[in-house]
Amino acid sequence: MHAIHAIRFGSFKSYVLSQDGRMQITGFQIAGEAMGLADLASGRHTTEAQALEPASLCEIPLSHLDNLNRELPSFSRQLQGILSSEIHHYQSLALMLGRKTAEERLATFLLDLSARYKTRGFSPQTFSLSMSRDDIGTYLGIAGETVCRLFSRFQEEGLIEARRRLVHILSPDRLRALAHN
Amino acid sequence: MHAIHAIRFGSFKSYVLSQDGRMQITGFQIAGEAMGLADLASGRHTTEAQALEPASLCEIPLSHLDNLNRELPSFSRQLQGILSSEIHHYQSLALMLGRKTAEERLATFLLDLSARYKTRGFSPQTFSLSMSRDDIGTYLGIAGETVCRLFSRFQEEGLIEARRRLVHILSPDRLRALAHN
DNA sequence: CGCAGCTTTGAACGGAGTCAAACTAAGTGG
DNA sequence: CCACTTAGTTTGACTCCGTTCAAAGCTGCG
Repeated sequence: MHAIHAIRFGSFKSYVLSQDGRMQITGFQIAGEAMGLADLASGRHTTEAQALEPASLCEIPLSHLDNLNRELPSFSRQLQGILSSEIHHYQSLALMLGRKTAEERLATFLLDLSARYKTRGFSPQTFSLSMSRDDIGTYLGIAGETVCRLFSRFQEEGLIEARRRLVHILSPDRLRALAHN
Repeated sequence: MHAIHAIRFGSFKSYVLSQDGRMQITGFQIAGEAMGLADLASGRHTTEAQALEPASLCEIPLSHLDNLNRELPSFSRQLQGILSSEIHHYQSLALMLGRKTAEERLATFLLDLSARYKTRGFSPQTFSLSMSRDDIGTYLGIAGETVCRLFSRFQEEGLIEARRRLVHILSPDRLRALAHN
């Protein structure tokens, strides 16, 4: 490992693998977010990432990090903030993977995505998923088939409208009620 | 939130709660380790911790952190390293909670503990758990009863010897084979 | 057109949860 | 020192959510 990366445009899935090849996706990153932070300490990349669409990266060599730390104390705090919020993300993920039902997981996931698109200036109701059903399952700790079934059920119940990757959130409130955040 | 904490002696369980009160234990900390790092960014404590035995804490006010960052660049890197390895821990946890069977989880947990005791100079084969079966389950994302059953099974199969909190690891190798790390 | 990769849906199975009861072990107070 | 309480552990029986395996349906692309 010699650098961390920031996304200029495009989106990625980050994941870890067990010895026998099982995958756990740890997050989906979009433009402006960082990747590879988990490995600052060890100096080895244990996380991998894969682009979900054409994308562009900005490489930040470790040596630059040291320089910035030395010369710009506000940078230190900022980086620590990014690391800290990453930890926060993982805490939510752990709560989800350890204690939530499949239904709660997908509801939470859709609301998270929605909120994220909103802060980026996109519509929080209508958006296009950049990842497959299988990817969603691999992130939520459930099978891709279960994700499909839930999409269908949410649709039957009038919570969302989904046609392949295109998602339309009809009732954020009822979705929030399902999520039990 | 006004400070983070380091453990002087004793041990803790850290956890997060869902709205409806479900608990996910995110880790067990022992002397020399830090707590509260997840909340540096938000400035609010979303993590809670509870002592598992008589313990003593060292409080580190946030203002001190800023001073240290300003005056001691090596401290910045060190703190970033701690944060980064915390992220690394959560990645393993996510892999465990998302993709492993109950059996694999407990085997992994016992080996982790064993390794941790070893680095602290204690016996890696024989140690006393500071947490209950329920706590272990709440950490591993399984029911306390399942933990009990697995303890019994591991014992029947000659992998460990456990009498209440006292654990003796008989066959680390076979345990490692079960863990599938 | 036809292939390849998603997505969707069905049927059957199984691992772990839940509920409940019995069994320690360690205090606590009379 | 013993009866009593309390918290944790262990085990059993039953249930159910989500997985697995399989087949069929879409969509887009070469």
